[in-house]
Amino acid sequence: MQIVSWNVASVRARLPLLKTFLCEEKPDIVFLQEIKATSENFPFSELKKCGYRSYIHGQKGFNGVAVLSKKDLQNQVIDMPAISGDIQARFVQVEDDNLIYISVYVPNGNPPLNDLKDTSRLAYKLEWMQAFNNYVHQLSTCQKPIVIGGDFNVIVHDFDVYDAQLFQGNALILPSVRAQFSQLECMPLINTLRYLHPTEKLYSFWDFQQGAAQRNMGMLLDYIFISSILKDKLYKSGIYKQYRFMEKPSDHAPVYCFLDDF
DNA sequence: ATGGCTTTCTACGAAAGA
Repeated sequence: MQIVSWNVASVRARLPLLKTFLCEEKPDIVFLQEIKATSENFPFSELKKCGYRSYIHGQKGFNGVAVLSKKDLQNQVIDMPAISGDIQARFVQVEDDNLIYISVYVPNGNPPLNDLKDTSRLAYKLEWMQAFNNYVHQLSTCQKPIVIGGDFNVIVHDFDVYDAQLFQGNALILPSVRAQFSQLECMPLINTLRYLHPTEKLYSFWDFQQGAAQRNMGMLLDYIFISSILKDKLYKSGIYKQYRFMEKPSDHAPVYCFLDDF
């Protein structure tokens, strides 16, 4: 089976490219982030015509996540036990008989310092990641293996960005953020991209501005994790970079992995 | 990079993204 994670930066703006993608690559499961839509304006029926059911946690204008699936899924969980007062749609969970599927959109966290009007976005990011780690840790004690796809908004290694110096102090690269991210690997969950490509220079995001994609000024922010019990089923992973260069692209490319069928 | 792009919203500029 093929699993994909893609920050589409608006599911409505991306609908033509998303449909092309689904027809070309025929993934079984797709984790979407930044759908920027609610259930009122999410294109359920258009995606149904492509053969996919949609399970969404929507929000008007910003954020929003979804899981698309060729087969019916059950037990939709709309949010993890979140930090108090959190109203942002960054988590959705569904399952089938074999697996639990989670789509996440980790907060960006910039600017990293408090200013007078805004409580720190960095503090929110770190709190959110801690709550997510706690939830996944607790979930990993149950029998069913987990698959998590998302935009983690972390530059894990300095070689995961075109110029690490430029991003010193940025909320994507801070040691505290990297430390939260690395807890996922301790659960233990397998990072499907890095398990098969430990040192390869891979990017999943290129800014819309300044011809960043053409100049390959990118960074790696998107990953798919699987429970370690599934690791012998993992036989391929990578990034569909070409979708960043097609008409009306997202600033993220889809990341993928393939698992042996159950 | 103090977002030179893109998207959204009770829209016609501002906020957000990374």
